[in-house]
Amino acid sequence: MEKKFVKAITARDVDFAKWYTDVVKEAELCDYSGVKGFMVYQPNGYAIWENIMNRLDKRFKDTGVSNVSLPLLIPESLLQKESEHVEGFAPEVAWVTHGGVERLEERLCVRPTSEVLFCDHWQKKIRSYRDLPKLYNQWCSVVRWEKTTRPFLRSREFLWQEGHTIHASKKEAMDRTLMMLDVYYDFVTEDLAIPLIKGRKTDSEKFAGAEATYTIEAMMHDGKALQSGTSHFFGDGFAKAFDVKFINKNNEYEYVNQTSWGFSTRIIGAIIMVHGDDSGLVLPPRIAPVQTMVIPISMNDEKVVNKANEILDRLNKAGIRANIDLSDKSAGWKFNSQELLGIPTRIEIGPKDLENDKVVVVRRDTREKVDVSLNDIEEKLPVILETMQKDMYNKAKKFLDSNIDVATNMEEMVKKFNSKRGFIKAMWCGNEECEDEIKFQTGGASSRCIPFDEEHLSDKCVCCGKPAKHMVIFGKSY
RNA sequence: CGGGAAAUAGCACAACUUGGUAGUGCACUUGGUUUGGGACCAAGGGGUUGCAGGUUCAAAUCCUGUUUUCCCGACCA
Repeated sequence: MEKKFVKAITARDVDFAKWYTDVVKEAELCDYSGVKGFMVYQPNGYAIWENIMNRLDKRFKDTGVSNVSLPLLIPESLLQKESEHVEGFAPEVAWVTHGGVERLEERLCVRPTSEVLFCDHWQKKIRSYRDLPKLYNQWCSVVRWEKTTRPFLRSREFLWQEGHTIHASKKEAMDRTLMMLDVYYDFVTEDLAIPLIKGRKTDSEKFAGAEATYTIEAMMHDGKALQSGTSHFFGDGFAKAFDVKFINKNNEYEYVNQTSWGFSTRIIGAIIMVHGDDSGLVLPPRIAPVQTMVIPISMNDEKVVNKANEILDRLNKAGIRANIDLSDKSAGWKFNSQELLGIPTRIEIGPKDLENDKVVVVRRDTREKVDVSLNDIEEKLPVILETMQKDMYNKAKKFLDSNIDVATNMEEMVKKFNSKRGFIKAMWCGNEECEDEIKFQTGGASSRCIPFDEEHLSDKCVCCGKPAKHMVIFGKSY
């Protein structure tokens, strides 16, 4: 059938960047505002974020975390207490200089992240080891004045959660750092069906002020990496700068050990770029705002419409997030629209189905059609959704695994980065100069992480040939 | 922040070179016929041409500035 009069989205493999913006716009996830890098989250996009918040928040609370809300603004003097932290963030913060018409005595920065605010609060509150640990989280937005912006992937204001904890011992803080990384890992792989590589950032890539940064890295369909969540171990660095200390059991002062961990709306970009296809978005069933769209085929057949409404009602009662398309568009239009929006399944019901007491269920990812008896719909649909969830993960996992290659020398590395998409794993000596050299020679590939499951590929650094310390995953990134 | 391109109805574009009261398709509204992969007929509504200056009798059109978007680099979740 010729697709006339209808604007199709750009094919994914023709122009990946254009495909991405087309999907964001056409699926009405978010829209631009009058200020660069500040987005309008439309209902379709925000509903995805709401589902992410709900499920992730529950996982946090299961580990004992409480939600709090801290101020939007940070006095300049407070931001400057931890030197590495200021250096890292000062170039990209927005400043408030006036209140009404009056110039402020001290300018205030719009939070780019809230470590200093938490420290300032705890410095006043913590007295004894009995006050520890504090396990806090906030859902909020932060502002970083980025030069280039793209919907979800890089905006100047973005929605996220930032968790901040303080502990009496280094070990407890480190355990918490890794625990939260696992929470992210489980959530993203299980609920978002996105396969990940878990690892530690090299010093040059770690968070400003952290002793160690851990990350989950995902691979987009164009082979580029997206850092999908980070968990930082601070040791007592911030505690010393902000004087956050407590009295231990031996009546001695000690500094607290601290962590922070963050996860942002950027992940919506990952969902689009990992699962999407030429017809648009494909949402993992667990976080899809609408899990199935009931589509009556003949709108002027009253029996069809009544039956469709009845099915909708039954599905909603069964706890399935279902919706119905009662518009007077043609059936083909409704199919295409459901696919563009990434709704995981649709239920087609027409006169032919009524005769046979069944419906047609179509999966978004494979377009596989199955007849389901009307009696079984509440039992069968959840099974189809869960199967789809797992299949989406497996498909993405296969893609990730088949797009990681190995390089043992620079020539090989450069050649591979220039000729194909994906990550390259290679041995590394531990020097930042080699990371810079690799970035330069490959046209932008950076170290994504030192994976937890390191392999021994060779004895020598891929770049300088000196003895290797670690295996590193390299990739171009968003 | 450098290099390039763009901004005209909700969307895609035309009119700009050569200044003279903004037009087409889709979408939208109303009525009717349709509906198993983007239906059709008829009637209708919608614009101070991104914003601000300038040149001119006259600016969507020429000039300057500015904002936003897209692509490529440097910086970052």
